Amino acid sequence: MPELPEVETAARDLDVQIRGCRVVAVERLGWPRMVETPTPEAFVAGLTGRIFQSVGRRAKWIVATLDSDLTLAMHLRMSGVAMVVGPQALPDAHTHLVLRLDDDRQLHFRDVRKFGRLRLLDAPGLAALDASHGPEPLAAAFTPDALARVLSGRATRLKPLLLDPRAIAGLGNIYVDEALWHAQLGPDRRADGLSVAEITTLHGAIQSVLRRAIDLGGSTFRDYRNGYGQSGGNQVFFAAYRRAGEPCPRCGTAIARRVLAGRGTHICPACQGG
DNA sequence: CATTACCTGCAA
DNA sequence: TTGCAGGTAATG
Repeated sequence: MPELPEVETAARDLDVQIRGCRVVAVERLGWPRMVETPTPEAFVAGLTGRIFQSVGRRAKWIVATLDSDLTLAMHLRMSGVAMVVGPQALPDAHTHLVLRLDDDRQLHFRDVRKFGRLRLLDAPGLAALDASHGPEPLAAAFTPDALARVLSGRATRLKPLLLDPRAIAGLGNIYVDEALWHAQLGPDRRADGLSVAEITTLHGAIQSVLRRAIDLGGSTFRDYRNGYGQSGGNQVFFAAYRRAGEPCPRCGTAIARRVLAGRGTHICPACQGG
């Protein structure tokens, strides 16, 4: 699914629905390899009986704070969906985690591709998760100067760096392509080769693209669903992403697609050359 | 740096 | 049947 706007939307939806609820049972852990830490057995035992205090987001992780100083961290990777469903809802074959809540509703984690990941963390584990990621692009501290620090001294190309969660949190293939289109920057520019003006423009493009997507509940072209199981609405605003062959909204030239950093990459060859 | 691995399903 | 998909860590 999901990049920052989708994970943010899902986390907000879950917060509204499960804050204060107790996990009375882990009714299914159908793909134990999803659990990165601790062992699957300890994960189930540790989660049972816990109460959700709040749900938030760090990078592309849904971070659910529990009592007893524990945190349930869920990463949706490519196709994961975390949602709350009613008491009678039946998990399908792709639903790998089912938590029964004390009001009889259920938290389902469904993931067709099984790339999703789960962690049950103590305080040091949560700190390590935080420390392993770059700055949050919508945080107050993320100024153009902060972006300059991300880019400085990096000989790598722009797109691979922006996709690297250790460099900057929350961006993925959609929003990197969109931000670069808005900023009129080519994805293979050297990261440390941008002018101050270009950095400022890129900073604004990253923030505006993410903010609009959050306002519209994320982007859905296939799998993504929010915490209620509903699609997002931002995909109609894609300028470049998955629009190969369509006219660039800025200059009318056909959007081109090529592979960069192992990912489909969409650019306007005319007005995004820089 | 690019490529591969992890998985499944869908469209070309 | 092939290629591709919203991620990330681990390889050459």
